[in-house]
Amino acid sequence: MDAVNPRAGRAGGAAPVRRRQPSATPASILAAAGAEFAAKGLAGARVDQIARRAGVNKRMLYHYFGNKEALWLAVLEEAYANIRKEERMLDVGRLAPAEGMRRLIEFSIGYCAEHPEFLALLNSENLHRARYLRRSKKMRELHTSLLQVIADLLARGEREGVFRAGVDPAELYIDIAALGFFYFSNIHTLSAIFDRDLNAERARRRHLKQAAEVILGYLRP
Amino acid sequence: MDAVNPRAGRAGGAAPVRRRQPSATPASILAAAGAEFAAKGLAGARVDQIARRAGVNKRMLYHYFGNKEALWLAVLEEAYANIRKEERMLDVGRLAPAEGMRRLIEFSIGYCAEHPEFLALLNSENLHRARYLRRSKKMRELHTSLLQVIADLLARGEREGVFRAGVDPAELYIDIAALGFFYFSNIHTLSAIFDRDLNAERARRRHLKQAAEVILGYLRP
Amino acid sequence: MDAVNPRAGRAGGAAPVRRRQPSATPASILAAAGAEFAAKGLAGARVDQIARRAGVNKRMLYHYFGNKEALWLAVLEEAYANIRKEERMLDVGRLAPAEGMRRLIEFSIGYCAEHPEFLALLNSENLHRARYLRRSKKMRELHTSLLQVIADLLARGEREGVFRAGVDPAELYIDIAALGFFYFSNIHTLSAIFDRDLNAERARRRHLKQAAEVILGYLRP
Amino acid sequence: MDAVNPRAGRAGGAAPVRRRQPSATPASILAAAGAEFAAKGLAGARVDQIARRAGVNKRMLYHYFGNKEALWLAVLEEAYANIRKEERMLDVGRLAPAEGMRRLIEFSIGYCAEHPEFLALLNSENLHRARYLRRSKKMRELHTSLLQVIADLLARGEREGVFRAGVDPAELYIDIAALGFFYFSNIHTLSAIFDRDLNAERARRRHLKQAAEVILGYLRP
DNA sequence: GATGAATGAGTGTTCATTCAT
DNA sequence: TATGAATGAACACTCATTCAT
Repeated sequence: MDAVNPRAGRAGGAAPVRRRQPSATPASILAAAGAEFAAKGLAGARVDQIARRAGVNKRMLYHYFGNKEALWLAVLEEAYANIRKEERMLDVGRLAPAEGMRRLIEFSIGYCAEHPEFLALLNSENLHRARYLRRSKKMRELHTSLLQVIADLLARGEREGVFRAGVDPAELYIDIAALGFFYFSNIHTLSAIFDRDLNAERARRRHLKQAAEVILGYLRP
Repeated sequence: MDAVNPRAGRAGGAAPVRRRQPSATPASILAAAGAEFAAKGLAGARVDQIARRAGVNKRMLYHYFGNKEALWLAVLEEAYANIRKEERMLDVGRLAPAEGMRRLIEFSIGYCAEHPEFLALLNSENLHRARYLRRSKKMRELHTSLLQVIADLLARGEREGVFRAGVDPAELYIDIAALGFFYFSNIHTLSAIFDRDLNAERARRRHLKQAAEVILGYLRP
Repeated sequence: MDAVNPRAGRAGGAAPVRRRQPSATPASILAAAGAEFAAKGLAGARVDQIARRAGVNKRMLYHYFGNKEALWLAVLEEAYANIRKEERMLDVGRLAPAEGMRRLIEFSIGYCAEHPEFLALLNSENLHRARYLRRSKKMRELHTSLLQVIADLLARGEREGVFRAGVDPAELYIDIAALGFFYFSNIHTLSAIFDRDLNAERARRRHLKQAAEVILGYLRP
Repeated sequence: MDAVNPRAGRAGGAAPVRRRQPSATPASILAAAGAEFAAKGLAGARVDQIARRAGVNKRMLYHYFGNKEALWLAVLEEAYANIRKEERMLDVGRLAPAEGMRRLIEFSIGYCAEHPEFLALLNSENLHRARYLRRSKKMRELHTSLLQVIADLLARGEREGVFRAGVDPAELYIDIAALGFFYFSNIHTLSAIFDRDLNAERARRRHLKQAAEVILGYLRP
């Protein structure tokens, strides 16, 4: 995490031997901050509470991350890095186009179901009009590969005659993400207004099935 | 908004010449609060700022709404009432099933495009796990008619052989909403990571077109 | 109550017939204020709450009494007037000295037991160093008769050889009042630190008995 | 005061030269709060004013004591601890019963005369029906020894034939306290209604003399 | 690297009081 | 006589941040 300045410079060097353990401090701060920010948003989260949850002195938080907003960005970057890492591990490039696409859809929806903190963080960042994310340099490069993978899938599918032509990778990704993201991000208000439990296993499974059908149906030539 | 009780009873009477005018105060508080809450969330919004923006004494806010959280709920209820009211005005019941559905999709996406405050409010409320919305009694009734309209469309379409059978109205509504909501709600982060301007007229039009195709394609028998 | 200005002037006159009922408003304000002030003190009492408890518009309170502090004084004056009135009704002048004295003691203690609001008001007024009471003109005259009664009792008792000589009436009154006032005024803290219920019937009776003995024993020649 | 936890643990250690001095902050807050609370009561006292008077940042008050009410209790506990400590120092156990009792009476009255803040605090706490005091654990134990001392005095006096039998220690203590407490606690209203200066040296001396006589006379067999 | 004390600007909320009718 | 709306100053309390060690 390059937000963690003091360690950044040392990263590559051979560490002196007499270092008191690698200090899990920054990592635990990041974890605590992730949970707090996801639960309360940037404005609602309390620096005190993050420090307490991380089990470190509040001062450390400033030492490692500078201030609350920088910590927010660090949390955000880590969250994006995590999902993209898991996504890469799907290795859909080795699968048949239709199967790869289905896998991508299922992963996307599954990730939303299992990582509500990620959704909450993104929503909060959008509330701020991506002010913090835009400062980040690692973001763009993190996502070009994602688009590349989808473009490859589409191209292969088109060549093999299983996918229609003329589909924009980013636009497709957005539609896929939308189906999972919205369902789980808005699950509380939706459950309230429709008076049904969308978190129930049955409801989730039905949604996953329909979403896949919606997208794959659209892709068929 | 019936949250503003004190004046409710008098509304209809033949008032003496403008005696104590109907007081635009609660309405202007609600408008100001809507803007502030949408921009900053519940925790980030400042009561002082809302009062200033509404051009009223801060005390009035408590006089009419009780406290910040009750004001939040009032804003939320009004936001929902607004979209449902416009939705009802579509009168899709009088249109052919496919046309009605298309109109519903276009409205849904258009509303998200034109009412980013609504999206922001819902996201914030979901951050709070719908804590406030769940207290509201008017919510459920507000949405049963919506489901009824969709169910009617689906039934008619099925009877006429233009829609597939077995589609759940709520689940379909969620998918429709998802496509518009996610695109515009996450437009800032998406634009950042994909490095393109999703707010551009061309991008928006393309999204609308694809979304309609995605849903209508799925509905075809 | 001369704090109630609008009616003061009219008091003696033949009231016009067409007066809409005598309006219990000031009296009910006074009663409500008495209860609130006794329970919370001057600073702790809320004008809103007094008005609500009295069942009148808050504005009326200002109409009749001017402001919170004037209302406080009115309550205080009424409270003093009440105890002195009951005291006069004892008519100890007609009793034998020892009996009259015993009756005075028992009344004093009994009144404290039955009127905790009175004790609370006096304590609060002392917190303010009698700032409000000192403004009152009716106070002095209200109490000279009390001292006169005690002086008479003492003089008669001394003449009859049942009381010692040289006792100051005011000082004696203070000692009598002290025994009842302190016990009931401090009953909560005393019960807490001594871990016993001083409000129990047995405890109260024992205190009354001992207090009478203490004073009457002292008065014996 | 153990309400001030954070520093408690370090107290005994051999501190490096004046490293972060023992911080007079909590003590000065307590002193300032004592004065403010005594003068205005719990509701009337202002946190801002306490902080200003203590010469510390208002935030420190919350750092050390939590909130206004907890500070109130801390003040109360300290006040009680002070009087009990001085009382213990009288060491009446070593004196002859009559002399010990006289000393106790004189101390009790003298303390009331010299510590009007103590009286004011107790009155305010009684206004709250001892709500805060009852939470305190140190209170009971603080007062059992007091009762023990009085019981010893009474027993010795009875054995030596100078005190009557059957006197309850707590009840006697209450009567003793009453005479001093009431006189000085109500000195402002009493001076007002009787139109004489009870604070004058002569009046005070007379009261002390009479009070001692009242109690000691009662105790005589 | 690590700590607890300290800060000033602000946070939502409440107050006694007055205005317009 | 009576009312509900309106006010501004203050209220207890909290915030992210920095200081001294």
